[in-house]
This record gives sequence, structure tokens and C-alpha cells, in this order.
Amino acid sequence: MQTDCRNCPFKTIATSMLSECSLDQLSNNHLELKLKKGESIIKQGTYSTNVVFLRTGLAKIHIAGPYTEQIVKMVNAPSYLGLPTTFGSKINQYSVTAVSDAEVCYIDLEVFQNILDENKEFTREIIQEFCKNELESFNRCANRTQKLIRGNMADAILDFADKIFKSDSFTLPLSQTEFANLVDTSRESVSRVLAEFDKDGIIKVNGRQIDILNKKSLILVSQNG
Amino acid sequence: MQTDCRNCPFKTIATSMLSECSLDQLSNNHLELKLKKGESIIKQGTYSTNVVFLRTGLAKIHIAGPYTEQIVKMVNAPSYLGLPTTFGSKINQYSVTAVSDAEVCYIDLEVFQNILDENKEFTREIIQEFCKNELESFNRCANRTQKLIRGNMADAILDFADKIFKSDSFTLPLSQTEFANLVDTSRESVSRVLAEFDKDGIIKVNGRQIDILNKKSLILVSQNG
DNA sequence: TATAGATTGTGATGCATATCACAAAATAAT
DNA sequence: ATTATTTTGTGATATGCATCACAATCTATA
Repeated sequence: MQTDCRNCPFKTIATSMLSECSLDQLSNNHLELKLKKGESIIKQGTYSTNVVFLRTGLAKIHIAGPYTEQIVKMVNAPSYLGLPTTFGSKINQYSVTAVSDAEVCYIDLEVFQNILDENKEFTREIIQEFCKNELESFNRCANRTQKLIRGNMADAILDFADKIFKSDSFTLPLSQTEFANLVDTSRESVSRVLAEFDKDGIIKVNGRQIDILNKKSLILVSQNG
Repeated sequence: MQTDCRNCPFKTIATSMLSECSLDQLSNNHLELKLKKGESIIKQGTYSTNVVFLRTGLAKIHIAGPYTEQIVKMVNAPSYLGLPTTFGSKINQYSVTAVSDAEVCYIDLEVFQNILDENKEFTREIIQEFCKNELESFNRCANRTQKLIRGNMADAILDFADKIFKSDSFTLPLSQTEFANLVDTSRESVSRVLAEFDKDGIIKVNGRQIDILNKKSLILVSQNG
């Protein structure tokens, strides 16, 4: 299915800087797909020469660790996916899976590379993106390894509220097992800490529905455990 | 001090793809410095608009975690340093420190950006580099958080041997405290595990001199703890 | 609407490793 | 050389959290 990228209402900042010509090239060389919650977008170990544009929806990036699957981070639209793994190697080095219904566009690497070559502003934005990701990656890793579970859980909840849903009330798009993989802990601990936060009046938990009641406390927990 | 970058024998793959013109631009717009072991190259929290080229020597990238300083990774020459933090923000988001005597070139961000704009091949290589780093970052984080100390220590030792020194005999360029910050553990544990590995005949430890005696065992420990 | 499978809640136990506390070496500074 | 400072070795103790075990829900699917 080919749609006109010029009129796509879901452009990233980078994409909005493309020349008409490059947008046309994109239009003619992408495959648009509607995915349902839980469907795979990129699969680790699989051969691929496509960059993916997440047009709408929410996805998790996850990687097979030495013992368990680790959720590296959550990504919401609009965003490019799989740049590191597609540029770096023909075999995908991590997986991306939709955690909500989503629309994605598969773009051939050669086309993407060509667009990079021809659009300086676009390239700058993409490089900015890489830099931001690398910094976030450093910080996330330092936090995860140094903070106690309560701190990491608080971080994750704040992240969902501020970065993903932009609201202090939301329904977790992950099971407790997945949530555990995101904050590097066990499923049981997730359950316990969520109950603790609820008992302390910091959040209200109702199934997967989470309402932040006392954000200041939550930030304090994030800082001190 | 301005030297001619054309004749610099320490180019990265990326740099070797620059046009004569861009090389001249580099030559006229960089500051070359000789640093001694322990001296700071980039300092977190400090204002900077320079990209750094590590011409010779070995450096550590480190970041202030919530509780302790974490060594993110070791980098040896030739390599660019500080791209993520310089592109992303004017304030350095992490530190880089020489752990051996080193030569570095400071390049103004504007000049570097201009060189990116004018050299497609160079840009491709730099992007490749970003991709490689991000993948490594994902894996390093998954390993660090999931593996036990012995596994992470084994990884670090193998990394020094294979990636940094390209030899199974080397002297650690870090104190045990720093080594602990690299593998996310305590100084005491580093001491103990090093003694264990020695006792088991996997490595020979003599002060900071390390000789890998049984690489297969070391790899096994890396995989299974 | 019944039934199987997945998800969640919660106690009891064990373990890896941090922390504390010093002593012994090794380096650096005077 | 001598003293001060940093680095390292090693035992004892404490603790955060994983793991195990099983019951209670909740959710798909026949």
C-alpha cells in the first residue's frame, strides 16, 4: 500500500525537513502496514534491510539478554525504529514489538541512505536523535544498575506518565512480567512494589490502570528509593 | 598548535574519507594537546562546543550515576569522543578522562558539522559508528544487569584483552575501585574475584599485571558465571 | 457459559553481594 | 629516607531481592 508521504500528518521533525523530491522517493518506496497489539515489527536474529517508521502507536524495543529478555525502552510514534540494527548489520540485533495497535512504514535501507545523502538538515536531525539516544542509554544504564527496585519502578512510572502518555493517569501497556523486564527485576517484586506504592497513597492501582496521586512523593522515591 | 591533518598517521576510517579541502579545514581549526595519564578530556557539567578526536592513548567515559560514578566504557585511539554530548547539549553530559598518556585534538562543533555536511562518506561512517555504539550499549546494559559479578568481571577482562590491548597479557589501566565502577560492583568484590580467578588458574594476577592463562575457562565464566 | 491458559497476589526461604572494619602493601609527597 | 596517602586483601555481618510455591483472578476461546 503506497500513500503520499507529503501529506502524512505523522512526520517527525527530521522528516518535515525533506525535499519534495525525497518525499516522493519515500512515497514510492515504502510499505505501509497496520499492526495489532502484540505483533512483531522487528525480530532479533532475522535478516532485514529495512528501516521502520512508526507512524502511530506504541512499541517496545527488547533484546535477548544472557538469561532473560530485557525491554530496553518504550518508543512512541512518530519515530524511526531499527536504525542501529539495520545500519549496523543485516541481521537484526534486537526486537521491536507493538504494544498497542500501530501503523508502520517499512523503508528500504538504500532508499533511506540515499535520502540521508541528499538532505543535510534531515541528516542533522537524525544524528541529533542518535546523540540523544546514546545519552539516554548511558543514564538509563547507570540508573538501572545503581538504584533499588522502588527507585527504578518510580522512574518507569514517571516515564510512562511524562514521556509516553503525557498524563498522570494511564493504563500500563505491559504485563507485570514485561514491566519486570523493563526495570530489571522479578515479576513478584513488581507486584509487591506496586501494592506498596498504592498503600502509601503515591499511586492508585486498579488492574493495569495507574493514577499518580502524589507526584512529589513518586519523584522522591525515584531519587532515594 | 596546528599540524597538517592530511599527514596525520592516526586517522579513523571516517577521517580517511575526507576531501582534501575538508582536511585543510580541519588542519586550520583544531587544537592539539598532549595529556598525561589522569587528565580530564571532557568534564561533565562543563560548557563546551568542541568535539574531541582521541589521536593516541586510552580513555574512560564515565558518568555520575545516582549514587556512584559509573565508567560507561573504555575507548582507545583513534576515535572521536563527545559527539553525543556535544551535539546534544552545550553542557557536557558525561566525562572523559585519559587513563594513559594521550594526544587529543579539539575541533569546534561548527567546523565538524560543516565537514559532515560536505562529506557524505564521512557522514555514513560516523552514523555507522553511532549505530555500533547504540547496539553495544544495549548489550552491555543487558549483560551488566543480568550477569553475576564473576561473569561481568570475565567480560571486562576479555574486553581489555581483545578490544583494547589486543593481547592476553596487559596491565590494567584502572584501580580496583575504578574497575568496580566499570563492572557495577564493589571494590572488595573486584579484589576477591580477581583472587578467585587467579586461584582457579584462569588468570595470573600480579599487582595490576594480568595474564590470561586459560581463555576458554574465562569465556565459560563470562557465559555462566 | 464453561474451561483452559495467562496473569496477579503474597508468604517463606535462600543467596549473592554490599557494607563495615581493619591490616598490609604500595605509591606519592615532603 | 620518612611520612602521608592511596590502594589492596580478607574476614564477619547485614540486606535487598530472587526464587519457590501455591492460591486467586482475570481473559481468551471453544
